[in-house]
Amino acid sequence: MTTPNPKRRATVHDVARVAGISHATVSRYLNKRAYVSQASAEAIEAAIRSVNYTPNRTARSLVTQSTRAVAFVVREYSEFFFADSNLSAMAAAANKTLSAEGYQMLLVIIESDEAAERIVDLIIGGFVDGALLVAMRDDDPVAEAIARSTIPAITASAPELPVGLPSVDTDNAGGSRAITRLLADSGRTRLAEIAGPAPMPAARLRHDGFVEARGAAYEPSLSIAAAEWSVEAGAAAMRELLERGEPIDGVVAASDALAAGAIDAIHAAGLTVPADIAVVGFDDSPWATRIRPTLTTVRQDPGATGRRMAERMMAHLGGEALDDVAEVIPNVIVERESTAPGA
Amino acid sequence: MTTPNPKRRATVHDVARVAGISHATVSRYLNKRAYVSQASAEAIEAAIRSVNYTPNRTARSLVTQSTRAVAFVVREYSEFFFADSNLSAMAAAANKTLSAEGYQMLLVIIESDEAAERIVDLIIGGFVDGALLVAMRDDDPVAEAIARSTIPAITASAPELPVGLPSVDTDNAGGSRAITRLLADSGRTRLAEIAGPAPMPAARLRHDGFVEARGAAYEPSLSIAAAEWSVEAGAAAMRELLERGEPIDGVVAASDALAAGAIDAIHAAGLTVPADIAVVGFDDSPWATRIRPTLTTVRQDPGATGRRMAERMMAHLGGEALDDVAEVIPNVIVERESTAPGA
DNA sequence: CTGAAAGCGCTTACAG
DNA sequence: CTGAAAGCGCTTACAG
Repeated sequence: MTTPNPKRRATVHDVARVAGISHATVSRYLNKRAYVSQASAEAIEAAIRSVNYTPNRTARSLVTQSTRAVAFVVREYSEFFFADSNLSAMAAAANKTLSAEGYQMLLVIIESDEAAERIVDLIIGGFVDGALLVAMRDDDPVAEAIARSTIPAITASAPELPVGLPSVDTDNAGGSRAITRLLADSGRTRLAEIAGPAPMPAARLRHDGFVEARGAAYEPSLSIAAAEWSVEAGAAAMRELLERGEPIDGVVAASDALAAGAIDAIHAAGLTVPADIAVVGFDDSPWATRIRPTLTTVRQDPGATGRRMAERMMAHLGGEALDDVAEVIPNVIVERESTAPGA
Repeated sequence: MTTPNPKRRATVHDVARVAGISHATVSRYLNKRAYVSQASAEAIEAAIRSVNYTPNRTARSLVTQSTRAVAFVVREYSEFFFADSNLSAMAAAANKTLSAEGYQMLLVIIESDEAAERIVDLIIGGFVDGALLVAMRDDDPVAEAIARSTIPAITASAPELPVGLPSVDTDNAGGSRAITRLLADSGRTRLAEIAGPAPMPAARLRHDGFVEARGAAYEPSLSIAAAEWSVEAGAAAMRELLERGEPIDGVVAASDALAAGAIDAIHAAGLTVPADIAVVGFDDSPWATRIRPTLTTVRQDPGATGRRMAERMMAHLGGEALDDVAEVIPNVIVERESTAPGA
């Protein structure tokens, strides 16, 4: 029915010709920038309808140097992104916030190196006015290229980059510190840590929080980094910890999935949670209430994170300077069975 | 740190000046369209680095009349979209398919009427080369405006519109017909229907399938349309059906959530599923295995739907005609406890 | 209130 | 292999 290049689209010139006035006046009318006589306005309206005119956004963007669109870039496989309620809640909040101000959010999911390059070209090529970066790894080439460009960008969780980038994130270090102390305050003294995979900001910060909370009690031999953010990796890490033979009565896992794996491994070893070993996670994901015992964890506020990223971007696009500050969103501990005292 | 309009970005002219050649040659080199001498190539490369040049996509798009980007437009609240595994699997599959061919998918979630207008302006304004439309209602102004425009669009589930639109969708009518027959073949004779809310293509087609399967046995008094696609609406519909006093031994619900509500209402009425009344759903969503009894339902193939939408769009963008055909993706019935015989 | 003109940053025949 | 020129479809001072 439709063919690739049907008939030529009407332009502002067609409208002008039909309306019998200059295309400059048509443009002014369209943008409500200056007053246009009633007669001209009517002629323009009629002409627009008659030629079925619709403005070309690309041409407009070229001269105005703005698209009123902001990219929300997810550096993660789509399956993982859609399954991660924290990430999708961030996207949802950013979408609402940007939308309310008339900006269009464009969600982009990077699943390959080619896609990464393509998106960088698009973004630094001015296809959007700004970018919100999510799930970037440390030293991420996407984050780095965008940080070096002139287009404004804000990241959730600041990756370690040669260049700086403003960020908004849940208080990873603080949450980890607080939940580690919760365990210590309940009388547990031999606390192990299952950290997240190394090259991610959240893993790094949560580890920092654990180390800070332990202070002099920190023992490197009780810390291990999981290979990835999965249940299986959590179980494998826990098995290794157990095999080291050192007494353990508490585990601080860097995510709920990791904690779920740890609990599996503890049970498999014939021990009980929380009687023998208490376990805590991070994220308050659906895992937290689905597993047994239910998990004590850190609940983030992804909506606030997404909203703040969008708000800061819009303030900047509105003319304010974009400070390279790492904004931290508070989180709270949710206590459940996995740390129940005397259970 | 960064200010809204820092320094002017380098253009192809800057590169040309520094390299000591014309900007036309720079452009040719960048696009690998024609051979450029080794000497020029090196001068250009050096100049690009020295002025930190990155091509302006908007300017390029204006002349090439193409962006190599395709919008995936979701007409649904983000919370609902992210919670619907069928919709997100479609998006994931489309993203991978488009990406593999070098196209960039831009996911857009419409949550307000203003957003709807804005997106229509963007799309028909040529901001993207094509659009994939998802979760459109019948008579949707977004679908209609895009259908009337010159930019190619494909929709999942064809909404009832004055204009046609090519579509790819799971076999709604066929799936509903098949699962209705499954119930009938198991000996159930008094089949009620909880249809989806009226103004959506899927609701319409699933209803058609039910009516077809029942044939002469179809009784309008045993059919009711839910107010929305929710568990609560399903329960309310079932209560009303029960109150009508007619005997019922089977229920065909237009979605798993509706079926879950129906089961709640049946239990609340002191009856048993499937002993007294068998219940079937549609979608094979997480609900299907989470409720008791587990639900017999129709499993879609959302990955195939998303992939086919993307493939057809790319074939069209590659030069083929876009036929206004409604492509149907087969689905399968998954039998579980809610229709178990003699349970 | 409105027109003529310049320009946004590219690409692409057209000659050479 | 390369340059000059035209043009993609708009917006916006600048005059009037």
